[in-house]
Amino acid sequence: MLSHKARYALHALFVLGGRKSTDPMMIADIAEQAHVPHKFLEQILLDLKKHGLVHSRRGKYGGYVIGRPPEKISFAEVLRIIDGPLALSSCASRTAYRKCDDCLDEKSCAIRKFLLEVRDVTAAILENSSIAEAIAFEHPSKKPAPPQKR
Amino acid sequence: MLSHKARYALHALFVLGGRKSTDPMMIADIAEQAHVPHKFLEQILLDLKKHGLVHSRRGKYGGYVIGRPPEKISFAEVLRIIDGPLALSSCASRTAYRKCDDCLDEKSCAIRKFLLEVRDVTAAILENSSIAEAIAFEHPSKKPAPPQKR
DNA sequence: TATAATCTATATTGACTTTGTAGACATTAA
DNA sequence: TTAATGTCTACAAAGTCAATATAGATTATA
Repeated sequence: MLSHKARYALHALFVLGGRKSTDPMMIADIAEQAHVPHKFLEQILLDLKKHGLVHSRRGKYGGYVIGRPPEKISFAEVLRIIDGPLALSSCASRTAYRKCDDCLDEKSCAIRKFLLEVRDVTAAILENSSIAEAIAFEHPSKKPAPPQKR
Repeated sequence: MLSHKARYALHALFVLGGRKSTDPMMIADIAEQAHVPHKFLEQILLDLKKHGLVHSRRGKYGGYVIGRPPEKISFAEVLRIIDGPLALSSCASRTAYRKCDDCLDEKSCAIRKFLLEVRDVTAAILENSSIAEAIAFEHPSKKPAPPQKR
């Protein structure tokens, strides 16, 4: 299941990625526009910041800005940061592989075999789904913002 | 994430589906061969029985048998019974659709759009992955058991 | 430099889910 | 009738999720 936290992260990125201005945006405003509880969003933005998806400025007139062009941020990246590996089992993860505790013989494990297939097609889709594409889908009217307007 | 419970269910089905005999097999024996805690397996088998994946006989010399030829039992079916819908969000489920609580406009939700794609490719794989195929993969030597031997 | 605005960090909470365990009960074969 | 088995309900320990609380660090500006 996709966690609420991951949904919130995506919505926040939709908001930040859809802005024209390059001034920082306050957490409170992001929270309102993205419909995310303010204090919960603080944690989420810190996570995203740690991984470079957003940048922040502290102090008065501080806030958050998107860390990269929204075309360059994939759903997969966001989900990995917030919810962890995409695979349905750590033994089927390619970015965060870990052997199952009680696994007898990984090579012959049929469950792992099928979960690897699932993880690969899932990753293929989510790696190719960008924040920019999502914004365009949700607001067909909005033109994609030029990289450095103003 | 795939739950332990679902893993256990699959392993139990591998054991039951790989047997030659049509005599019932005791929970205790299934538990031992599938490496599943006995009392936990009881619950799991009851779930599977409710959905016809296994049959049981009570009383002395009772136990469980597979409910259908293992070729006719898919991973998807098992996972739906034990872990619920395959989709990463109920709004992206085709077998158990339910609107998100806080969804403003489902039609324009980009998250749902991508999750639907993921759910479709996931389901395609898991619907086509059978218990029989899994058994064959784990025990390449074993011939598939004839439908009604003895 | 004082101050208010803002992000940063950690701890806590309550609800829920997961992973089991315990024990009484019902059914069956011999 | 009895021993062996599945069935059912309740319970519990541990973990996770979603959110809140509180205190602290940093910064722009007057």
